[in-house]
Amino acid sequence: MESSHRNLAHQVVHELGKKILQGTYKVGDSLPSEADLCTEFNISRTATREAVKMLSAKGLISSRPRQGIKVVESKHWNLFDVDVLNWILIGKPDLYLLRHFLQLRLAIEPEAAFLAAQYKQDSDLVAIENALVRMKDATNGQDDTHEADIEFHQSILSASNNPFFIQLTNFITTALKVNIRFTNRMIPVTLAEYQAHVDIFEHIKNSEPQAAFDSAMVTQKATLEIVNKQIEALENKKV
Amino acid sequence: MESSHRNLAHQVVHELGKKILQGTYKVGDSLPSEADLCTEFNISRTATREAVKMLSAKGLISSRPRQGIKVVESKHWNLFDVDVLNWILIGKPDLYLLRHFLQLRLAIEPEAAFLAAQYKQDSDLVAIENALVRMKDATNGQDDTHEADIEFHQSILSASNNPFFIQLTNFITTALKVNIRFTNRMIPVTLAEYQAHVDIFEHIKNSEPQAAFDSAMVTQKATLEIVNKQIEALENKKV
DNA sequence: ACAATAGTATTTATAATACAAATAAAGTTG
DNA sequence: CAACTTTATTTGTATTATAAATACTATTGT
Repeated sequence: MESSHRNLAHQVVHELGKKILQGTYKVGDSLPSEADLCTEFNISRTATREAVKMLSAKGLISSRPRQGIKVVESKHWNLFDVDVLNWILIGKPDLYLLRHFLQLRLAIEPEAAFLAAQYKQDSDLVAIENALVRMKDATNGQDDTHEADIEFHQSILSASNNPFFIQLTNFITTALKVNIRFTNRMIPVTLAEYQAHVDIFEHIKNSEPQAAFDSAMVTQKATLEIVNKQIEALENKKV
Repeated sequence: MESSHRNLAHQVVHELGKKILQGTYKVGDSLPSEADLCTEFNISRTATREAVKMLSAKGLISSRPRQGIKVVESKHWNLFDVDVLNWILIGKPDLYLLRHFLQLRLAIEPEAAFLAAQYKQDSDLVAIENALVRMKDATNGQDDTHEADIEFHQSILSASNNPFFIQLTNFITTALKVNIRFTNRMIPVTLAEYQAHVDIFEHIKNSEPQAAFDSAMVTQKATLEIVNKQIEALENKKV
């Protein structure tokens, strides 16, 4: 039990959550009973039960007398929960998962840009511009590429001033991390990519919702197309 | 403590969750300490702590020694959690919340239709068509309007075959319920509305992603426009 | 006066134990 | 063999005790 978590219950949540998302415990599987978890982790029932309750609150497991603790259908999992997203990241994401992430990003981010152009505050513009500066620095190797990129996307969601879009920050962040893992480029962002981001910012700043939407859309579509082609190639090779 | 919940801890979760989403406990506020919650609900510390853990797993509260139990910033709330969405519904949703729901629906549903047209299975088409039949019956008053409508939207998300879109079923369902509450029409769906849904289905069935997207988009845009106008009118009246 | 330090009190964290309630599975009966 | 009863297992709840974390208070030295 490694990890830097606040307390025992949280550590157990983390361990079990990881195993569920990795597929060590599959949908329908039973987890060890409370008693067994106690001995496995060498903790009291109090801590064990609190962990079980937290995981059930995240929609991963059910826990009922005599039936035990079971992994529930994945449609019940709170996939937009920060922890769950991190556990997804710990498991080995494949190309199909990357595509699923990109498909939802394609839905979310252009519309977020649209809303940002409509409802942004001055402070939102400052935040987006800060991220852009960091990205420009990154092209010169003076800042971290990925962090700046993530910050840019986050600041646009924030500028939508819609709580639901803002809550999706976790999702988008994880999606970007998965993306990074696959492209695996340690190189700085290209100027072309930087310019695409600047375009989106300008449209938001100038209150041009549709233009902001379109700019965000083309970038996303292009990325998704690449992955679709990769999957196609992979499937042809297999057959 | 009314409600038909499984056990004490869940009842407390429900009571406190409602109060947080209603604003009885506001962001930054302290909830009663564990000891006080025990006496307030007349239950043991075990049950109380389990409830607190569940709420913190849903991102609503933090609980730390000496600092007590506090409502955290709303950006940490898991707004896509089934329970949280239901608590939103219990509180009195206003026009602004309705708009927020519609804005995200506008992002999600057209893209879901797009994906459904690409990735649907035969069983998905059956499910969508079933919902359509129920809607047609509803126009004749032979079935429940709203249930059929909800089922239609759910079946399209399901047909996207993307787990993230599928997990958003809870969100869309709640959004539809909020919408129903505001339009408050107990009348059957109109034929025009029914036809719009049929169009989407046909495009999905014929594997026409862009057409499915566009059909879904126009409907959503129209609904959002109406609400935007309502809010505008409301704000002009106030000033 | 005040900054650094040490002490205190409050609140959550964990453990251990006991019993209650739910329920799946086995056994019994008509 | 179907309906019912019993039993065993597992989670649910309560209680008590102690540990750990930390906000607050008091002290101390300059």
